[in-house]
Amino acid sequence: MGRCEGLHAHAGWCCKGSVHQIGEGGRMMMERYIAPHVERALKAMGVDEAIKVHFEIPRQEGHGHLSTNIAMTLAKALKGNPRQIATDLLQHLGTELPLIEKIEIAGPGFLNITFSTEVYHAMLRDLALQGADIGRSTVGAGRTCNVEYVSANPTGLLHAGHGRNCAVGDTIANILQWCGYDVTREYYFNNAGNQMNMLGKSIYARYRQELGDVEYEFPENGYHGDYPRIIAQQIIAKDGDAYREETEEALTVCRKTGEAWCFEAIQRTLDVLNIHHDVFFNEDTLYSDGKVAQTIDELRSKGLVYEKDGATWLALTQMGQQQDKVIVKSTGEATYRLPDIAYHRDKLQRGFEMIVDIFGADHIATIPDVLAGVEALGFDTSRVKVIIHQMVTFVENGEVVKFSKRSGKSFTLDDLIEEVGADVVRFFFVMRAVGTHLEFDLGLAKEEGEKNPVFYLQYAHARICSILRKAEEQGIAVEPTSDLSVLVHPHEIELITTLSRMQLVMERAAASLEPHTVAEYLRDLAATYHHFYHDCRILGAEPELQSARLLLADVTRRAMRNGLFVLGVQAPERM
RNA sequence: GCGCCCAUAGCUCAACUGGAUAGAGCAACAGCCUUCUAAGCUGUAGGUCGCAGGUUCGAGUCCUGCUGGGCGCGCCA
Repeated sequence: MGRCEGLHAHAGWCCKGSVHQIGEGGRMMMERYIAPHVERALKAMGVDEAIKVHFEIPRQEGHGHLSTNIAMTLAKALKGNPRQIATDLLQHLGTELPLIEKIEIAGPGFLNITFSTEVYHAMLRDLALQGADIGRSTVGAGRTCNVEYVSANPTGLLHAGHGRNCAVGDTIANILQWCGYDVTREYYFNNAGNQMNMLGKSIYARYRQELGDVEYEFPENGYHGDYPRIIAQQIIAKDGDAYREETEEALTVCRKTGEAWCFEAIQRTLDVLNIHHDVFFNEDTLYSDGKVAQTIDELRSKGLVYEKDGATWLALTQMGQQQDKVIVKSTGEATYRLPDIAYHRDKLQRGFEMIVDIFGADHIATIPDVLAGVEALGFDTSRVKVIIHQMVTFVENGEVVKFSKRSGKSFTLDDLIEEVGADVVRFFFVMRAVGTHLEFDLGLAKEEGEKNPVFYLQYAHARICSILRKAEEQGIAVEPTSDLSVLVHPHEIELITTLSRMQLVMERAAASLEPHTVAEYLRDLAATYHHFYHDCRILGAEPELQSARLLLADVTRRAMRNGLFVLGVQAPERM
């Protein structure tokens, strides 16, 4: 994250007093402006040049636009009290700094920097000139990244709880792409192994039952719900009673047909959520391409594999794990661990600089094993970022809604989308930090009104669009060259400040892989716009003011649209 | 028993990764539409940041130990 690097790279840069030369929005711009001065002053005081100056935006109003704690961090080295150091620093800084209104010492020794309002006009100009790219970043340019998410087995429909994985994964992919990364969206398709066989058996049982064998036993751990029967009916429609005899072929047909059916159903659901993967990686190709065999051979050659009780074990205890685990059952089938290691080995071999895995908390135990496995194979696992989101609780009218799979009445993601809409689904699942348990309030989600946070954002966007339509009707155009010096109202300044933060918010979200920060930011942006809207009339104001405010509103519209785009939520022009 | 996650206003959650007086939204109360969308805005009230220590100029944030909740700990995935 280039905050300090960037600052140092420009340490020798000399300010000529015109902010237009900086050409970069927001905090970075203010920081780049002031940092060289602070460093020069520190140098004059004899402070080690390697020291990094940290700036931050004070959360308290009245503490200036930018503040630094440098005096406090230097207190120890200089053996002085922070306020005295701050005073010295201030003297070395001098009073001849253009664009700066004042610098104050506050609290234990903060330096609070207040810029003159023309800085804001320059920032808004920059943002306006960015056009459709407002909030975009290039920090990830030239870097490849693979984001794996959803990855639900094709043994049924996505259930409502899958929604969090879908929304978190896709939003993280969007954020990274927004910041310039070359992103591959991947779905690991678990179409080998036991679960698929069980699906085949479940469908076959329904097939036989549909053909009149009412006594035919449904497998004990079979998949309930309507769909195995529906798939069975499709097989009957196509091939009639051709599989009345229970053969390998019959089960294979059921399994294959079921897989295809589930795959289609899952894709339809994802499509509604505006989620489109680039790669569907089939687990069975790991076997057919010999990658599973290669993986186990490599592990074996490193002495990490042994046989016991007729099974093949991975010596995880030699890799710092708590216990060894079976990777090939005595039946000859692999456990999920082996193909998982082979899959990650494959992703690493494909050369991605960063690999992001999105998992639910229920898979937490598998991760250390897989990472230990690929690390033993000689890969750098620091390239793998594992995002573990906590579970979701659905709540309605203050009561937890319980869904039981056994009852067959499961709550599918399709059901959820139908009830509250795709936009709300996407937003609700990313609006909380991934590490916290998410309470999904169905009542609030269904509410198409003021309480619903999604509408709050969309409403701000629609409101701006409405003004722009009216302006257009009146022949008033948005002019990127409008004189912005007329913007002095606190809410105008506040809005510009918030807008200029957007790029940094996106970069931080990309660095921390925390999508909720984008949702938080947009709520803040919407609120700031509503404040501005309420107090600063646009149409009908003095011509210069009208023009400047119209531009400000238009920049806000684009920022909001971009932000909603990153969240995968629609930005309606009318509501 | 072991591992990981969580605990902040009545409820759901933030807190710029160690900073200043911990912030929003719901819910409660009181206001604002003859003017660009009231799906909005303004104000009031609401806190021992689970508990106890520790680290330092400074801790909701870091370390340790508790307590309470979640998810795991399979020759299922």
